[in-house]
Amino acid sequence: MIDKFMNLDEEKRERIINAALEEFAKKGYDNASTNEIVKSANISKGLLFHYFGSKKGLFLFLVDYVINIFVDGFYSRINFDETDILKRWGQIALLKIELIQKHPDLYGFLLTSFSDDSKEIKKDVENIDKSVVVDAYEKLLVNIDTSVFKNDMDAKKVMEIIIWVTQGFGNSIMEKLKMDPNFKSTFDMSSAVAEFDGYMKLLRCAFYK
Amino acid sequence: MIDKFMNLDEEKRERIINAALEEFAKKGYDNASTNEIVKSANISKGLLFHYFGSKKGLFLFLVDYVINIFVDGFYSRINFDETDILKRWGQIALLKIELIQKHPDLYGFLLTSFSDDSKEIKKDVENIDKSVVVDAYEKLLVNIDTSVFKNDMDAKKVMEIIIWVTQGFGNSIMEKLKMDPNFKSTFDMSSAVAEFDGYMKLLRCAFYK
DNA sequence: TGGGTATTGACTACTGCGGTCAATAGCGTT
DNA sequence: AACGCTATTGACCGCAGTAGTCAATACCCA
Repeated sequence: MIDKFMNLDEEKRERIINAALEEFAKKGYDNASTNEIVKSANISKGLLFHYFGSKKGLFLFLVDYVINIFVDGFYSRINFDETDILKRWGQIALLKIELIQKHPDLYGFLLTSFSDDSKEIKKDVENIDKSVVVDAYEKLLVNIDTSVFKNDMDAKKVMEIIIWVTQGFGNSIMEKLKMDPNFKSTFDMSSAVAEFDGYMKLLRCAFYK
Repeated sequence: MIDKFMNLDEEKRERIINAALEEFAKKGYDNASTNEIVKSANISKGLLFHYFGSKKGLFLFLVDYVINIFVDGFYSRINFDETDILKRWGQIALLKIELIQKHPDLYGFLLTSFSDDSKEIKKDVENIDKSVVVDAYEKLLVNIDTSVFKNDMDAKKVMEIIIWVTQGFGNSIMEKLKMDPNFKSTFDMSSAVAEFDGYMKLLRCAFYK
């Protein structure tokens, strides 16, 4: 019945998707209420079950839907052949910020889904996580040129440090976006990029030959 | 009635505390069930309400109880006068790992409590967070000697980098502890300290004069 | 045995859940 | 206007589980 759902006019379809995403993200699978979803999407109870069959059907549809958006926007735009670790993780950190900034609700939904441990959906979500997220993450760690680091430095440790710093920067931006509602409207990606470049330069000067 | 609870023999007291901590940590305030707590603590429903009056009373007792344990174990053992940032954040990172390793359930409970947004308890928890956690965190950022960094480096950025790396290291240990149950039993704090020292040396060599 | 405290668990009154399905609204075709 | 068909409704079902109460009982010491 999901193909029928996809033929709905866009406005209604998105109303339903957004209502469901919000409810699941806020309360987790078990505690999310289909009654709340239909109320805030302004549709009848019957219609939701007509399209998705069950609560679980709806949830798994959403996971798939959201992952596709992120895969299209994220992994497809990363250059996996870049061997300079600063450049590669620079790309990753900035792209991540950009995407979360663009789809904060989708990201929130994915985050809670992957740490949800309702027995009803745990297995399914774990499989998806493994086949999509973990695999791609591993790809990001291979084929890095470590000969550029200063000779007396442990390359593996330097790589870890660089990854932790890029993650730390990303988290600090995310934190500000989450904490301060004003920051969101005044947030300027290009100035974030400039600030990020400062850190990258510092790391290059500290660890590269 | 809580003073009476404190006079219980230790075994029973801890059985109740642990059952409640686990339930709240797993399901959040709203979704946690007093029925489940009494069942897994092996006491009667009446007894729980006899001691704590209400679900909220029990929850706030737990927050207070856990925070005290962490304050005693953490902030009291940090040397706030240490001006060398690597040493200060080195202390912090390792102490944090040690404490979480020692009381994983308490830490899990605090984490979920601070991000719980049930309206019933949100205000109370926010106040506690502000008066205990935020204040102390700010203390950790003042009185750092920045003259030790290489002259051409932006001291503020270097400090951020160092903090992100110590956090990244801490998180990586935590992740391993969480993911792999075997790792927990074979985990050796002193080898973690040695590994951590490696990172510290690398940072010192990269950023210090 | 009496008296006092610690502990029990059946009980209440209630809320909200996922899911169903007969009824109806809405629309294109004849 | 009348038919047929699909899209949509929402009252309803049976159930599970909730926080909290309180008369009854178990337990222990004098």
